[in-house]
Parts: sequence; structure tokens; C-alpha cells
Amino acid sequence: MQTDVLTKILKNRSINPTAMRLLVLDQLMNTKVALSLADLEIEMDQADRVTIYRTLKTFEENKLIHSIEDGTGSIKYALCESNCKCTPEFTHAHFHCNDCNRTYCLKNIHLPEVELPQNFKAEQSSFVLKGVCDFCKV
Amino acid sequence: MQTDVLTKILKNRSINPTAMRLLVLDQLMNTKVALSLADLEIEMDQADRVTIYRTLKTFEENKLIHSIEDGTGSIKYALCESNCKCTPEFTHAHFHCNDCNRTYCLKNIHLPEVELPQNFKAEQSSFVLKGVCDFCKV
DNA sequence: CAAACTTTGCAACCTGATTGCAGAAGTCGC
DNA sequence: GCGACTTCTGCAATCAGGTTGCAAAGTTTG
Repeated sequence: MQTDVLTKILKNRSINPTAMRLLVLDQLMNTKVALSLADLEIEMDQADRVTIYRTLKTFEENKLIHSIEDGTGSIKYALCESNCKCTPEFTHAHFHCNDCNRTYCLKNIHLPEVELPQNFKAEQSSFVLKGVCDFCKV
Repeated sequence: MQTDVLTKILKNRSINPTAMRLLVLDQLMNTKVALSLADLEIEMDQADRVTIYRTLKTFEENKLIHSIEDGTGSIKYALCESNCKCTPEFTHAHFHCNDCNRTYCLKNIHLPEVELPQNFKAEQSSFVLKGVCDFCKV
């Protein structure tokens, strides 16, 4: 993707557009699934693991990406919608394929409201479905 | 709790009732929240970490307990209902308190059915709410 | 009792996340 | 353009939690 487009995206979220960050953002934009630190490390083998790690943290703090714990032990990251504030209303479900290990954002599946026990107050929530994806079906 | 009751519970799930296992089961029965390996290790400081670990694996395989990934990085375990088969219909939501780090089973909150993209097939799912519990509310 | 199987405990390892620190790169005032 | 300052990057090291190998201890069975 063109650098100026990427640069603009970063600036919109008040992130300094360094070469490294543009690369990571490019990777994240070129995939439909959520990526782990290890995934990114493989894609960009010239880059240091820690730098990617810190880049992801920066992106997350600035709400450019959101993190997903899919139960595989490694955290996956995916781009937020452009207007995302990362509050519960913006949270969607995720699908993890047990076969290919890919994790998808189900952006149109919003999380259900549930009635909590008295005095419990929810601030975030996560809903992860696991099974077999389209790609891996028999 | 009386040993013979605990013994019966283990036998019902085809688990050999050893001293260690009775102890772990006792711990799990005496709490309303899900416990991590580390939690159990602290409660039972005479026991070896690995032994507790393997005890939990055994319990889980025999569907006496279920595991919960609450996003804290450590897996929590809680007793299943007596008739539980650990299939999706038996899965319930969980609540994790960001303050005291306790994880509760919301046994009466069943997981919503959702419409997945074509050819996606869900086998398990997890729904974790996070916030502040009754105990930690201001 | 002996052979066979199960359970336990210690040591070690693996994976993924995270921190400290120093050098490189970029920014600002002059 | 130059030095002071801030930000970013890369390497080394650490940490936490989970997991495995192996041998000793315990239990079961003939």
C-alpha cells in the first residue's frame, strides 16, 4: 500500500510514522485475519521481535488495533474499525480455527447484553468461537 | 468435606481417588471462584506444582472440571455441574474481576447462538466478561 | 512375594511476553 | 549546521506459566 496512505492512518491516531511502524501497519492491512507477534516476525524477518512487540503496544494504546486472546496462548492483533473507541459497544466476536490456527474478526457479530449478578459491573468482554473455518472444512 | 463423599465424586468420573486428588478436589469444592494452578499451589503448599498440574489435567479429561481462559495468562479451573458433558450446550459465561483477579462461573448465563459466516462451524466457545465484582465495588 | 501398572516429585525445558540499557535516528532552538 | 533533547530500535536478559522426562514411591494383581 502507498506510504502516504499508511502515514495518514498513523497520524490520525497520533502515532509517529516511522519506517518500522509503516511496515507493521502494512502487514496488518494486508491480511483478513488477526496476527500474532510471531506471525509478524515471520513475515518481516529483518525486524527485531521486540521492536514489533513495542510497535503493537503503541498501536494498541492508540486504539489503532485491538488484541484478541483466542486461547492458543499467543495474543493476536487486528485493525480496529476507523471510528473504533475500543469500548464494549465496539467489541465484536472472534472465530478461531482449530485447524489452521487463524483467528477472524466477526465484525458484524456484536456481543450480547447479559444480566450480571447484583453489583457486578462489566467493562470489557470477549467472545471467542472455536471450530473449523471455511478454508479448512473437509 | 468428608473423604467418602469426595471419593464417590471421583469414582463417578472414573478417577482413582488418591490422597492428592482428594485434596485438590476438596480445594475446588470449597471455593466459589475458579482457581489457577498457582492458586492451588499456594493453598496446598506441601504439594508439588507438577502433581497438581497433572491432577487438574486428569480432572479435566474426565470432565470433572472445566478450564477458563480469562485473559490473565493463567488458566483457571472450576468444577463442572454434576451432569456436565462439556459440550457447547453446557458452556456458560464467566466473569473476571480486574480488581481482585477472581474469576466466577456465571452458570445461568448460557452462550448465545450466533450466525457464523458460510461454512464456518463452531465446536467450542468462550464468553468472558471483565469488570468489577460485588466484592470489589467501591 | 514378584511383576506390572499408576502416581508422585524433582529437575529441566519451552514458549511467549516483557524489561533494561545503550546506540541510532529524528527534532528543535539557535 | 551544531549541540541538546526526545524518540525509536535492537540486542541481551529475565520472567511467568505450562509442559515433559525420568526415576522413585505406592498400589494392584496373580
